[in-house]
Amino acid sequence: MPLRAVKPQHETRTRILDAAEELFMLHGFEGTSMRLLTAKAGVNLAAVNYHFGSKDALIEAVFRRRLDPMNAARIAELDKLEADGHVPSPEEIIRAFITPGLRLTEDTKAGGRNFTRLLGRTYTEPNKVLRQLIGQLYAPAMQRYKAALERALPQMPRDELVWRMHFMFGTHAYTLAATDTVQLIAGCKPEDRHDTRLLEERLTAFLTAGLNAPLKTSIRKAA
Amino acid sequence: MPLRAVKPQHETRTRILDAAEELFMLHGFEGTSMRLLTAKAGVNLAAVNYHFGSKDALIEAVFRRRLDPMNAARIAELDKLEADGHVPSPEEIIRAFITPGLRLTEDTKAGGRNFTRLLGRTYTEPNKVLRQLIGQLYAPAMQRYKAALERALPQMPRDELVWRMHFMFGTHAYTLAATDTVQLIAGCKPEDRHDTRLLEERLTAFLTAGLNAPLKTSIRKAA
DNA sequence: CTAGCATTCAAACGTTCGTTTGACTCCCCC
DNA sequence: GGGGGAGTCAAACGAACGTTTGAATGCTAG
Repeated sequence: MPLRAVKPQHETRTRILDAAEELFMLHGFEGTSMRLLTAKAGVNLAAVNYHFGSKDALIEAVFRRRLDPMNAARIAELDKLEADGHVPSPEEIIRAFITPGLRLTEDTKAGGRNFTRLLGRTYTEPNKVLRQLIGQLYAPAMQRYKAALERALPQMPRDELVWRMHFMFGTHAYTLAATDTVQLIAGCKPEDRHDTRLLEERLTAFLTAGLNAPLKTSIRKAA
Repeated sequence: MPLRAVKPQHETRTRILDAAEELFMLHGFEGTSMRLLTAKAGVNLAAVNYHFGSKDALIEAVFRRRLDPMNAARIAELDKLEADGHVPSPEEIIRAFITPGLRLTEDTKAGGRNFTRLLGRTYTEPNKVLRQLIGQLYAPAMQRYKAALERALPQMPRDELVWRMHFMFGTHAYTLAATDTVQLIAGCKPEDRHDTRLLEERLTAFLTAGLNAPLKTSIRKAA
């Protein structure tokens, strides 16, 4: 029987994943030791290798747990927007993309906040296998959104669109990862740091304007 | 006499800093061992502790070497723009800010490219002492640019400006760090990846449009 | 009740980590 | 031309790393 009926099914796994999420975010992968991790999770040192096989496999599990549903939500949002042959606007598309990520930011209790910061930090990590995994988990959603934007902005050159998506992706990633940097700019801590709704409005306005930036004729192959 | 006349003054230091730049970028701080680092630099294992005192002090030296001149260049650019009481436009200010960073990107030979990627990765690193150092090194330039933008956009609310600067900073950082992510979006590698001039135009257009995004009345304290 | 399986546990494995040591080399200056 | 400081070197330090082991535990099915 593959199913365990009543008991705390895989509670140890969950506690390991939660602790890993937070500690990887705080100290990186190499900077997080199995001893610290298992201590934080309140499980035995050997539990990670028993349940996941190795530290590397644990890292992959951490990302799959959150990224699979998140990108599925993104695709579902786009499906909804494109129902009945409707062609969604750039702003609608942008909002559909950033919402699932921002939603995780609100989830301070179940550790979603930890994951978004971990994710933002991972985008800039050149570790080969990790990049490959991230790319693989993102590819389907990314293709769908690229196609949607191409349909919404038929007059924009393809390579320009690719770069603007890159910028948007970066802004979004950075926003998830490092909300604290506002302090550096502001010189003090802003009061509305965790007002997700307001942040979504600000970010959508910024990204929509950037995506729709005028196409200067100077943007050509000629340097 | 404090000066050493002719010989390869502090060549060992330089080789350590160059190797550290590349390896920290590739594997992070905790992921880079002193043995690998000194081997790559072609120096003795004890050299780092002799010349810098510790691994942590080496990290700080790596950032100071590049960041001090870079932010000095940013301030100098702004000085030039504001000469004779001229009030620079948002686009001029943005260009002045991003140019020094992008210029380093071109410098593949002397390792500047390595540093920009390292820098982008560090922005999202929550390591306490490192964030403090970065903040301290950036603070003067950041205040100047904030003041310049406030003068250029007097009608924009302060907190909205802070967030838009945050977004701009993030886009810039991400662009420096992870130019390879375009491949994920494009599905193939774009040909003009290292055309810095073109990248500057694209980035400036995107950021200027984002900064000047219309101020919706819905952006208020009310959630 | 008991055989069998999944899980937990303390202890130890060999390896690698950042740092320190003390002898050695080189070159400048008196 | 010999004393001295700066720099390099091989070797070793204790600590911490990821992983493995084999016995102990608790639960379920027969």
